[in-house]
Amino acid sequence: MAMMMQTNPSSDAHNTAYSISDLAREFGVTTRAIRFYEDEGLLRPGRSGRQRVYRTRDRVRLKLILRGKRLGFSLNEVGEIINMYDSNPGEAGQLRYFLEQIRQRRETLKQQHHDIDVTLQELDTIEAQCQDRLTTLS
Amino acid sequence: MAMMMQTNPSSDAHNTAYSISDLAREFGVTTRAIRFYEDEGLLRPGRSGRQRVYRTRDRVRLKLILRGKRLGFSLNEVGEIINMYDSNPGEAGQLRYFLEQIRQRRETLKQQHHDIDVTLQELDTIEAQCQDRLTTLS
DNA sequence: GTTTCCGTTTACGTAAACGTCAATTGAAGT
DNA sequence: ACTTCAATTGACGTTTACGTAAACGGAAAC
Repeated sequence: MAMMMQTNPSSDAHNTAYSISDLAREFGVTTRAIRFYEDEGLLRPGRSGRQRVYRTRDRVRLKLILRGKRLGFSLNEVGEIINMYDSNPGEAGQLRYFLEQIRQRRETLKQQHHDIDVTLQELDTIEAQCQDRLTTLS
Repeated sequence: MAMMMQTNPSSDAHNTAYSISDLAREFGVTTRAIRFYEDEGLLRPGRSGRQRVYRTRDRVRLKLILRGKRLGFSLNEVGEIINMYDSNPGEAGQLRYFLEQIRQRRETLKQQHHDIDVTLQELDTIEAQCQDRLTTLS
């Protein structure tokens, strides 16, 4: 389905259409998972009849979902995050709340960033010891 | 229990003893969780009668467990990781396998590191837009 | 026209990581 | 001795994130 879309009258060059299995293949997830994300309100693909039609916007959201997961966030948290990306808070109060959310995310991410640095250094140490013992054994 | 340990004959300055709730308080987890980690083979505290006695070694392991969790690893994965820290592989084959494990961990961590960088940049962008709109509204 | 593919919906199943509750048991203070 | 309080064991409950199976629909290939 990702191909043969030239007869679409409303195609503005950036709105390619994908089937559910197109995305499943591309990102290495099951179709079941993708439908599940929809059930959880993280995706809202269009429909052509009953078939789901994913466009660039949905593809980006899926990418964000998977990145959030890799970072250890729950789907609910991922939901909050990606809703930050395309929501448009109207009044000042909402904006401030929004900025606070961003600040918190940043804190979590920086903590993780630090955790990773520490762990990588420790891995270096362990690896060096292993290499030593390997050359000793030869 | 973390205090009043001066009458212990075998105290070599670095082997302070902690109760389960000492550690629970310090790291902000429940005692239930700590016992669960033990059930999963991630911790092996000593016993004084039936009471668990945690020492520096156990405290370090707990710290590693929690760091692993913050990085999104499952308890099983965390188990593999912290067993890397204090296991002593004897033969060359084990060492090579071991080094391969380290390499894989490093890959995962670098992926996450990159994910975080990208996300932080995107948060910067969003935050800037929000700040703009806030000043516009004033 | 009938296999052969997806794709969909509905529903139940499951593994991980604890939470919660109950019953019991020292250990410690008074 | 009595209370109190933390700790233990065991069992069942819960949430998250899907997997898996069943049963059906449409369209494309032969």
